[in-house]
Amino acid sequence: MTDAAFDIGGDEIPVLSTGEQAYERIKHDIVFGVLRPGQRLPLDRLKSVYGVGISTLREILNRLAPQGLVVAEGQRGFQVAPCSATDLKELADLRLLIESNALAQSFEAGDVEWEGRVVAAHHKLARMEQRLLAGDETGTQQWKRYDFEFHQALVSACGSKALLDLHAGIYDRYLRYQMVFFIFWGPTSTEDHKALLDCALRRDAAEGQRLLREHIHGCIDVALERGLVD
Amino acid sequence: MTDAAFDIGGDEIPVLSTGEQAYERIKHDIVFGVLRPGQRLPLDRLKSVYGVGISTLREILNRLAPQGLVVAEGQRGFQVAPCSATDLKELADLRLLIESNALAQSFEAGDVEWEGRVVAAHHKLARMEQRLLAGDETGTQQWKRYDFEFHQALVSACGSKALLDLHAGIYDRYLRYQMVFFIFWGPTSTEDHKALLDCALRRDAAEGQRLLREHIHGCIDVALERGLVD
DNA sequence: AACTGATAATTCATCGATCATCAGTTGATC
DNA sequence: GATCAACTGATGATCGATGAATTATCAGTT
Repeated sequence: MTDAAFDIGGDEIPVLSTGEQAYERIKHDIVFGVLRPGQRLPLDRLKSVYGVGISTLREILNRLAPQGLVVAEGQRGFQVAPCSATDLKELADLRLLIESNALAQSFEAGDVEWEGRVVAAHHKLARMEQRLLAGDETGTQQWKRYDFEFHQALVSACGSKALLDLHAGIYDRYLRYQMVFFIFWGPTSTEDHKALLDCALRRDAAEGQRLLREHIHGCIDVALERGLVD
Repeated sequence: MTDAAFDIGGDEIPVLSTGEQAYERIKHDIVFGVLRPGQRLPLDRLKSVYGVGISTLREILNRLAPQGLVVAEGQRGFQVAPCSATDLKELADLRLLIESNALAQSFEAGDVEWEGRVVAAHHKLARMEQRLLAGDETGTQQWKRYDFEFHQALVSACGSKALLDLHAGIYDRYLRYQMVFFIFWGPTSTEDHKALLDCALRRDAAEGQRLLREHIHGCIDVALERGLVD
């Protein structure tokens, strides 16, 4: 069942195993709200939906559990991690703490190569935001991907793999709230990103951290104004 | 095979499933160096050692992988996460960032109940350190457990479950370095803990953070002076 | 002697089967 | 009519079997 490896120009395209593919799909479906928060995850159901065996499924869910996207309650199976306003606030604070710290270190240590990554990521993000503001709603997921890539590029020169991994994990959980509750508040975000880019090139860490705080707080304020379950 | 639930005095003792027990044992063996860093983990071997089936084992290893205690490389099975000086430094910085932040919040929000937890945890830790300084080497693992409980008590009033979970996970990885490389530098640690306790009761967050930085830096400096592989 | 190709042995990834556990339902008794 | 108990259907936890991938071995050739 495993895909064959294509060998193009001597460079191997990484083969995704059956389990790996299903892992990505399930994670995606949780983050983007296809599998709703709190929803139970009966193994038989998932088995037919994602086309993998029971054991492989359990492996996947066990991998997602420590990441906080799935909860495993004792002997009663798995369910999608529930959402709550307090959890969102905690995640926002956590993201701010991690990303803010990484930002400062990255601004300190970033080289020209890093600047290139940041500029490129911002360009792609800005283009996508143009399209969205123009009414093209088709690429919301892609937009969020670019948003992540931009923020990741900003911190990518922090020098600590552990810190980056942590950031990516928290961002995923945070992203889920944005997707599940359709948090998108338009032009403000675009301006924030542009300002962050300028800060990065000026290596102005203090202002960058301030912007990030605004960026994140603005986002969850919008979210909390609308009714979130708690 | 599952243990029966004992019902003593109307309070249920939580039942550990087969997999849960094995999970704790394997995690313990990794953190405390029984399974050495970089060591491969052949499933058949582990199967006989820990007395669980292949699938259950894979579930366990898949749970440990996102926590950074095990690495899963493609189609080549699992191995204990390797150790390196850079990884230790990253972990130390990370622990400092997380714990320092949680400390300040905890000092801010802690009530009398919290003070009680801190005092109790420190008492147990101090007692154990007395025994260790007196030459009783039998309780090193217990000492580390109390060390964790003390630090956890300090931050336990921070108000963010997500932050506490993160702290616990990072502490585990950090603890592994202490255990694998026998990092114990005696009386300094004891004094640090006493000073931290005083800070907590005085709610002096700034001094507490300073002490914590010293505490952690002192610890890894000792570690790096001795030869760690990199 | 060293390199290459084929073959054997080891280890892994995935699967469905089996047993234990839980929740909902029915029926009997007070 | 209410309450508790046994029954039953469904779901989860654990296991070993099976085919696939990787690594090691070895013979044949240059």
